[in-house]
Parts: sequence; C-alpha cells; structure tokens
Amino acid sequence: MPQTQLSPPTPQSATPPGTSAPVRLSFREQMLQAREDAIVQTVNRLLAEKGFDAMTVDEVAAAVGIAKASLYKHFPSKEALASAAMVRVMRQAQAFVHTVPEGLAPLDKLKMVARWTMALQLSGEMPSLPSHNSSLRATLMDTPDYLNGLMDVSDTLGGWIEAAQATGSINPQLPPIAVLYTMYARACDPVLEFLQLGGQHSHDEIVELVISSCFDGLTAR
Amino acid sequence: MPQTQLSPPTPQSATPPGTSAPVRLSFREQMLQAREDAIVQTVNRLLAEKGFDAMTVDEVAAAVGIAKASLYKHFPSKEALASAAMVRVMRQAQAFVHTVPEGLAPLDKLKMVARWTMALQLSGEMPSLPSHNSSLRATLMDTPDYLNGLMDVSDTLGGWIEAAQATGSINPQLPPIAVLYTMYARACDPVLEFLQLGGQHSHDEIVELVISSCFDGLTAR
DNA sequence: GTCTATAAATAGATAGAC
DNA sequence: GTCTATCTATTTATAGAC
Repeated sequence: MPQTQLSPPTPQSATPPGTSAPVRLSFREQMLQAREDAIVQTVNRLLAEKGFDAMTVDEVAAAVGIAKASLYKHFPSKEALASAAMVRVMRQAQAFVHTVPEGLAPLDKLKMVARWTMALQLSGEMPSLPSHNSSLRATLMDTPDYLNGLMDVSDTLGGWIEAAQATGSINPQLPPIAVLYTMYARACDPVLEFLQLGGQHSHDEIVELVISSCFDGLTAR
Repeated sequence: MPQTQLSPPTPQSATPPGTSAPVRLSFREQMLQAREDAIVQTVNRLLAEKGFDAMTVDEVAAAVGIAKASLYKHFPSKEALASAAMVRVMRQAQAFVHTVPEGLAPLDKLKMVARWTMALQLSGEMPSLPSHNSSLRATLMDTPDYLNGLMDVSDTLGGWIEAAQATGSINPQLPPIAVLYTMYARACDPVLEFLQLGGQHSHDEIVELVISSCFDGLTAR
C-alpha cells in the first residue's frame, strides 16, 4: 500500500535519546545486524497481519528464508521476537515524536502523533499483541529499550496533554492519563481496519474520520 | 464485581425478535438446556478474562465441572463454544436495545447502549475474540442466530444514528457506518481495562469518562 | 451423557552434523 | 551460523466402556 502524505518516516539509523548507545561494528557484525533487522521487520509485518498468537515461528522462518533453528540463534524465544518488533516501533515512535515542530500548539502535536500511529496501522506495520498474555508481558517488562521508549513517549505526550489542558484546548475535566490511554488505544483502533475493509475511503480519509471522532467527538459542534 | 446502576439486565428467558422460535421442552430437555446455559456462561466469562486463543477447552471443562468429552457432546468444537457465547451476548444486546424507551432522543438512546456495553466489559462479561481468526469467523458467519442478532442491532442503531444526524445532534459529516463501527469498537475499548487497572476510578466514573471522550471528544467545548 | 484414556495435530524449542 | 531432523509439551478432538 503506497503511503502518500501520511507515510511515517522510518529512521532506521537514527538513534532516539535514551536507547542503548550505538557501537562501532565490524563488517561481519554489520551483516549480522542487517540479518536481524530483516527478521524483526518480518516479525513486525506478521504481528500486524495476524497478531502474536496466530503468528508461528515456522512462518517467521519461512518468510525470512532461513531455518527455524537459525532463527533461534538470533532470538531465544517467540516472545523475544515480538519484543524486538515492539522495540523497533517504539524507536520509530520516539524518533517521530522528537521531530514534531516545537512551535506547534500542543493539541496539534498530539494530532500529528495520532495521525502517525494510524498511518502506521493502515500500512500494516502496527504489531498487535494480546492484552492478556503473561509470558509476553513479562518479556516486554524485562526489555529496557522498550520500557524506556514507552516512558519517553508517554512523558512527552503527557506534557503536551497537560499543556493543552492548561490552554483549554483539551477538556480539562478529563484526567490526563485517560487522554493518554485514549491516544494509545486509537493507535490500534479496530475502526481503522473496518473502514479499510469497507473500501469506501482512502487511507487519508479514514485517518481524518477517526481523528475527527476522537478529538471532536461523535456529536455535532 | 457488584454492578449498581449500570448493571445490564440479563434476560435469560426473554426471546428477542428474530431468534429461533422457542419450543415446549420436556423436563429432561430443560435439564439439558440448563446444563448448556451453565457451559455457555462459563465460556463467556473465560472469553472475557483470557480471550479466545488463551482459553482452552480443558479449562472450560474443569470450570464447568464435567469431563472434556462430555463437553464435546454438547458443542462440536471450541469455535462452537465461543460462537454460543457470542450468540448469548448478542441476545442480551438485542433484548437491551429493545428496552430503550421509544420517546428518548436518538442520541440518548445511543449513549444508553454504549453505557450498557461498557458496563458489560467492566463487569467481565464481554467476550473478546481475535479479529483475525479465520476458523472462528467462519463459524460465526455460519451461525444465523448470531448474524440475525447482529443485523437487528445494527439496523436499530443505524436508524438512531441517521435520526440523530438528521436533527443535528450527531455530526452529519461522519458516515453513519463509521459512527456504528465506533460504537462497536467502544464496547471492547482497552481504555476501560487500563483505567480499571489504575484503580483510581469507579466503574461508573470510567464509563462516563469514555462516554464523554467518545461523544464529546477530547478537545474542550 | 458421563467418564477415562488416548489419538492426532500443532507449535515452541533443541541436538548435532556441517 | 545454517541446516535437517527431532524432541517435548500443549491442545483439540475422539474411542469406547459404563
């Protein structure tokens, strides 16, 4: 699916602040890194398509084009594979959040991020994890690169939310945490997929519909 | 969890219009029916707690207190179990929708239904199915009692949505189908669970928060 | 219809040669 | 590190006695 205006930048090389420090790599190590990047990218796509439970390690190996045993030389478990994919998208999110123009109004910053996450989902790059998988949650909670990214993004968005509430552009009655959760939830909102399957609207139209209903509500203004 | 004002009525006996006609049952058949109701209720709870993939048939049998083989005498597959649970909630939804006072404004009717679905989720009675499970979808699409219920509810809600848009209480710019999808999506919105885990708000407060953000939007009015 | 016991299939993970 | 072949555990589903 060709992404036009809303295409999220994919800064593979950029290292968002707070992540593990990059190290000089030998040629051999760069090859290894590239291979693992290809694996994680495949996992990311499969997670977006089928979700964690339905994705099998055999599928991943077949899609990457290597044997399953080789895959386990790179990642020790299925959870680790999914975790690596989550770290990847979290890095992208961090990178995007830090590219949002400083001068913009807080509300517009939040809308930019919401549009970016929705574009990510519509382009089939948003991994979907089950909310109730203990082993996966345990792995994620033991992945500092993920947790740090999540905290960084949450802090930034939280600051924008409070600023927007201070100026009265976001409803001050809503607890900031509820607004933050709503932003995260919209990133994996099934409404996007439903509308996409309907085939009546372009990606951009779908994004604007959901942005409108999310920020302005269903009732008329 | 005690439900107070928002407790959804559970009309086990009521038969919403459009479902298979009820038949006079012998005592033996009534016992069978009761057993199956207990099974479906258990499945419903487990589906709400863990989701379809994480729920095992062994768990269901253990929770009901019968052998697994006995379970398969009642329902031919795991998909059929989940399907029966979906038919159950769809019947409840149908019944509730038909109890909504006729004289109410369309917008208020929609809010009533939204509140009901959210209360259902908060009380741990909303089955959660994976969006991408083909075998399960096939079973559901082959279950007339479910499809008819879904169509009935969708038609009713769709009528209210169009009426609300005609009077200008719901944003006429939004396609009715998008509004309908949004209503359905809010019924399984993860924001509810997040806020519940936070422990800072009562069920009623959580429902009103999400109702507010859904209908009035995140931005101030 | 209910049970115990078991089949059959799937999927995560590993052994060991190269 | 990559491969083939295999192990092991889990889980859906069924056979057959009562």
